[in-house]
Amino acid sequence: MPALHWFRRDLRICDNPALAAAGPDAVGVFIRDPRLRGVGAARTEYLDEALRELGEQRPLVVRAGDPASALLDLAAEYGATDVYCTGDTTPFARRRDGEVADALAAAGITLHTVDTPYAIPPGEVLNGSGSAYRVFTPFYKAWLARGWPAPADPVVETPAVARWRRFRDEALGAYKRDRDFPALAATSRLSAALHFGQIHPRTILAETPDAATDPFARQLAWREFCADVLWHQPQAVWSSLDPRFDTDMRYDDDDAMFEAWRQGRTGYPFVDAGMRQLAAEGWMHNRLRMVTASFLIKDLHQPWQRGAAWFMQHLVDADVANNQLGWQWVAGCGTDAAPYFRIFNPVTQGRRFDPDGDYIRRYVPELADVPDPHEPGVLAPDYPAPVVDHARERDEALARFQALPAR
DNA sequence: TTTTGAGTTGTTCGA
DNA sequence: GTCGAACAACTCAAA
Repeated sequence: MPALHWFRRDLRICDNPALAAAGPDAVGVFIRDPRLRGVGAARTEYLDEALRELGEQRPLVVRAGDPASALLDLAAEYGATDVYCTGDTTPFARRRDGEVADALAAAGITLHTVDTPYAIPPGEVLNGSGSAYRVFTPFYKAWLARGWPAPADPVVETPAVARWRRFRDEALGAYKRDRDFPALAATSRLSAALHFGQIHPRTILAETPDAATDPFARQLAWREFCADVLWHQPQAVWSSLDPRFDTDMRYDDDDAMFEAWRQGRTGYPFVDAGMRQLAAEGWMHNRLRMVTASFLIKDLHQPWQRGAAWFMQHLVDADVANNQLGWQWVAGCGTDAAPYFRIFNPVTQGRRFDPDGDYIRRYVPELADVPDPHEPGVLAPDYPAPVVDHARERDEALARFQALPAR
């Protein structure tokens, strides 16, 4: 009798310990879950393509509906008594998998969870007192010291693996220097492939020379840190880790301002370019994720949750751990004691990281012929004037921060 | 228990 | 233009 392998965020056939444990005759299944709301078309389309690719490599049964009922049906069809899957550690997935395991167990079927989408499973890197790290750098050191397993078997060059290897060969050397310049193709663009497990981080780490000091590997450690924080504090999906930000901070909820931000019509060209890249491509350069998030929070004084929800709906790589923790970091309510005065200046950021304005012109065509597209003002007839004055709103953000009660 | 050093990605001001 | 200091006070992690 074959076992089932329930694919979720491990859409690959090599270096997949759960799939291997399911055995050579395992029936691979993917179940579209209609409860998964909040992610948008870009991610769904990416998933469709990933499933198509996977289906070319091995037979794949795709169903839709409640995972527990679908798995019970499939187990009956194939006479399976064991279901294997790679663990997923988000709060939603943990709850779902618990319910599925119970439902299967009631029918005499065992759900086996093997491996995770991380080099080190969330929850396993602990400090000297046996508790979770809340600051990145000590986590990173401990994560490096603990080390990670090598890939379980050789990795076939799927499109995701080929993308990684091309990035490694052609761009990894310049990554540290170029990664913050959004007009350049200097980043790996592997975020969605990592999210869906088309490539596992241990593959990347195994194929990275000097991973312990490599700046790209360090970014992978950030991904692991976010997952670890969320593992220990699942409420961080929608609650500020510093509760004062949900109970005492004064926010604005001006819908027109939020709309200007969403549409990329704030009158701050660097911000608008980022938001329009998101709308056009379902992806935004990380530098712009920080700049646009800072603008919504610190210039428009809106709660981070509102922006995080928008990002989740539009990012092809929408990942609840990376996204929510990243927003909390910008908001200053996250785990690290970020200085409250860290407020991105959208003009300075643009001048520093897009000095020639190429990125701005690519996504804000109204400014294609403007000599200096950085300075907000009346730049073009069909481009909006700045919706706020940054210097003034910076002071306002500082005042609201200082009005918070002491912790 | 107490102490000490450090804390992703920043900005502004003044020398 | 460049550079260093200042920007709260706090929390974390380890000694």
